[in-house]
Amino acid sequence: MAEYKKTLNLPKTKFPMKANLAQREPETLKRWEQMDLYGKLCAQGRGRPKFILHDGPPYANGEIHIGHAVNKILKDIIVKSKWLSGFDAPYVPGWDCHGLPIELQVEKKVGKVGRKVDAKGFRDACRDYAARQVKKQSKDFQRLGVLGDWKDPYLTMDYQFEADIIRAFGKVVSNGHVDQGCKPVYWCTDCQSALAEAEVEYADRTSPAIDVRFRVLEPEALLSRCHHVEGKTGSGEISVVIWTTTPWTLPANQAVAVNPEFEYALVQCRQDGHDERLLLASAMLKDSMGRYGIDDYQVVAYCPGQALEGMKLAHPFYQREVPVILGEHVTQEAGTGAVHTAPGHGQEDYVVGSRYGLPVDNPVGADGRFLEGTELFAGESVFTANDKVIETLQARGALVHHQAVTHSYPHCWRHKQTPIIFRATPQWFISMAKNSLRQTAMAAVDKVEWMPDWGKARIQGMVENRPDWCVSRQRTWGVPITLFVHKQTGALHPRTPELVEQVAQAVEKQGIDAWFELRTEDLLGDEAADYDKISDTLDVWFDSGVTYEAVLRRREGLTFPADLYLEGSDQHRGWFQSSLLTSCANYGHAPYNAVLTHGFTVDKDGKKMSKSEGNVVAPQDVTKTYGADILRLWVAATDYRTEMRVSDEIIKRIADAYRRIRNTAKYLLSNLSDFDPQQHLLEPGAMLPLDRWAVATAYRLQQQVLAAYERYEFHTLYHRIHNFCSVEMGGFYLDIIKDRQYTMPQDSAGRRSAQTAIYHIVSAMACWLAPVLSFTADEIWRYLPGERKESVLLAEWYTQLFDLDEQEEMNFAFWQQVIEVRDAFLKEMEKLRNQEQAGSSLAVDADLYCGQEIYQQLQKLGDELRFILISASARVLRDTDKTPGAVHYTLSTNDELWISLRPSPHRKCERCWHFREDVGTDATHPDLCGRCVQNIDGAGEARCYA
RNA sequence: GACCUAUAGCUCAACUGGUUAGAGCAUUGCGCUGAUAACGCAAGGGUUGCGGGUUCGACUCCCGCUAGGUACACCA
Repeated sequence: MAEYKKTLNLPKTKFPMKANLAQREPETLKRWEQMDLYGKLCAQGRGRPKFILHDGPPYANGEIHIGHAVNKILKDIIVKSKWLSGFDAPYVPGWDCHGLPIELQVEKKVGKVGRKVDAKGFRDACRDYAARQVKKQSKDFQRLGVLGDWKDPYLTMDYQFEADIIRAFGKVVSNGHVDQGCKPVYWCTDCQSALAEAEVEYADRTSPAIDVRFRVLEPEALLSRCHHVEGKTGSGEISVVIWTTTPWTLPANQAVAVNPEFEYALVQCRQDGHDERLLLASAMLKDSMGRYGIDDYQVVAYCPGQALEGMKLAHPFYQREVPVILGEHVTQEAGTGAVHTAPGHGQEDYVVGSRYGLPVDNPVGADGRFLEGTELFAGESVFTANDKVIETLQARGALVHHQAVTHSYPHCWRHKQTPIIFRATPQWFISMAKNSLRQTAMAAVDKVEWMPDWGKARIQGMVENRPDWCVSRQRTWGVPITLFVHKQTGALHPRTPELVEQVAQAVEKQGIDAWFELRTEDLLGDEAADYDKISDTLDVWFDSGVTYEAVLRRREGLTFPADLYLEGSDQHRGWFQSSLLTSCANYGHAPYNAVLTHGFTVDKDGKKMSKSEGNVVAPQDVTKTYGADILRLWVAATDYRTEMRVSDEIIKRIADAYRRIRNTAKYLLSNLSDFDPQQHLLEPGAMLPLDRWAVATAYRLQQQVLAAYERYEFHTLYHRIHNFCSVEMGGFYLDIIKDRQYTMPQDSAGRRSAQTAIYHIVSAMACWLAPVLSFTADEIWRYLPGERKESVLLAEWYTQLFDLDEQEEMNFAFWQQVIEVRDAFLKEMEKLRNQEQAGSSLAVDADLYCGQEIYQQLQKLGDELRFILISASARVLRDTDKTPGAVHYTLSTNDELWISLRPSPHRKCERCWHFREDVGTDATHPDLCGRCVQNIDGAGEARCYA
């Protein structure tokens, strides 16, 4: 009996069930590299419509983490799907190479500039360090299967790139957007440099909160402006009380601000036997007195804030008069309603101070210590100075109250622990107001497509409110601000655009050292004596903010603006904005047509990943244990618009899903071992209706898959494909066609029909999977019979699928009903199994008693319904003849059906395993059914439908 | 204070508010042994984060709370 097995056409393939991705993927990568896959794609893309996804540069420092992987894989999925959609979609990856983090790393090795190394040597070391980081990260990105121009990525430290940054900045200057000013900027005392908004992080910090007296110098003048309570004036000194959490800024105090709209109260206090009068906002009175622990007080007069303007006060510890000024920024949320104002140490103070022409005094040095000559505090660090200021106030009788307060305070994002101070220094700014940059940017934002749409509101809010962009840094490893300013007037050199271009050309040849080594007279000749050469570097956010300039506008085959920028949602304040501002300044529009953002990666409980929590999932680990395709599938399966959860379990589930998809592909391929599309492919019209249904189902799925790629909704596409493998294929179609595949003559129409369907389906499927499971899809592709391109990534979506017409007798609705009938049959089967009356359904006879409509439908299949049920027999009968034991089912179409099953009384055919009455009727094959006899010795059976 | 998120153990559905909230995976039981470190069938599993409200009707709209995430802020 075993001999009949040889007469079957069993599945056969070398396509391995076990993926072994960790080993196989690197081999595939090697092959792609050898065949120059990316080069071939570009060559073949010539003349096609463009799709340009511009890569945001990761910082060239450290190992890539899961967030990097998510970002690059999402980009890769999009780019590949665009190639498959017939676009020319070149992808140029890049790195951000200048800046402080690299300096810090290099300092650890070679020390600070000026000690063991000079600036030039230090920059060389930085360049070297960055190059090594890029190399390492590049390798890791490529290992993930990300396809792009890895041979020629963009680096912001390339000479050409550095020159383009200089040119771009020169253009921003020429367009009149740049200001030099002495404004308070975020300052890190560890970096000893100004910071950008993007370099500031907020964290809780405990600070001393103090209330301080500012003595009123002309009490009579004040009293004359007040409304007195019952003619009282009280007695004792009069002081305005301010509240502050930064005592160290008091040396720079230039004024006290009050809100013109508030009412202020003059309060008579008696403490320790002496009288005094305090002036503070009426609304803050109760809280403040409570804080001071003063119960014995009485309001003697009221005064509108407006009337206090110009009053003279004594600085609490310096011999200095400071005025009362008015400011809308004074609130009643905390404090006393009177605000100590130090224009050198705060943005608001600076703004209101400049209205009154107050000096912008900054007694604090770059290292955070008070400058030589600062009375009382010279040499003291501002943070330790707090105590000293408080002591001084105490000694002078100016301290009303002192307590500790915990509040959110800005810190340096590199140094984490280092609190930032506001410090007025001469800096360069891209002004938001000049030449209406803010309005231009707002208008540009409006024209861009933001996905998800709340991204628009977010960036609008930021652009609307952001201060001028401080672009100068006092660092070594950065692109220089290549300007000359007049020593007396501070004006830019009149030939600035020309000079910038000359410098850019030099930098193009020698890198940024060209500027640092340049002597002023080299460029300015006789004028040199009148000009200062700026030694500041540019904020690295400016570097990355002009990547479109050095990449999109510089390289052939790319377009500006880009079709898409895609980064994490944190880049609304970072790259999206820096790119927007420079582009608006120089071109008047955004550098991108659409912006897509993804969320952050969190652990299984939605918590942030951190080393201390031990919940970090490293992409390298996943790749090593499961393979890059598993990581890629996880990215695709997860809705990236919000937080993306990863954990071992989640990855394991994804690996399970992967195996299902892979095994489906394997099974499809295994049924094509003897199929040559050139010879055996059938026309749609020649195929069996069930096979046409299968192709049409794939056709409809493909429409959904393509739509999902189009909308960047990869998780829906993943679910659909996986469902297709499990439900339509595994649970229905593939199970049914086994009989035909195995038992019919090899070259019979029935068998070739199913193979045609399988061929179409697996060909299409390889394409669906290619952007996500690039390695696996490529592998499937190589096992497909017939002529084809070298890699699935060079292909376009499969075009040979077709739909099923509504007019067909066996249309989708028909097959839907058949599936429901089959589901009902399977439920009855299960009962039989539970009663131990049956195992295989091939040993069961089925009687289906049908209502009128469904009877006619099922009749269409004739005897072939049994192949769909995979039963020994299937009789379609009238419900009027139903037996008492038949079980009732109602279909979704409201058709009614009664099913009765019983074990077949007949023998099992040794070949096809069906239990048939005609087993043994042929003397030469006593163990076979009539059908099998025909299939072996005769012309073969005829199949019409399934 | 602002914005986003919260649906079975996991990943996702549920159109503009409309029957009993759906899939797949996982789990459990069963079958098959011609996809076998596979395949098929079936079953259990949800107070849609919590509490209010609007409505004939709420996963869906409104308010509050909780948890988590993110970006920001002139808290002096």
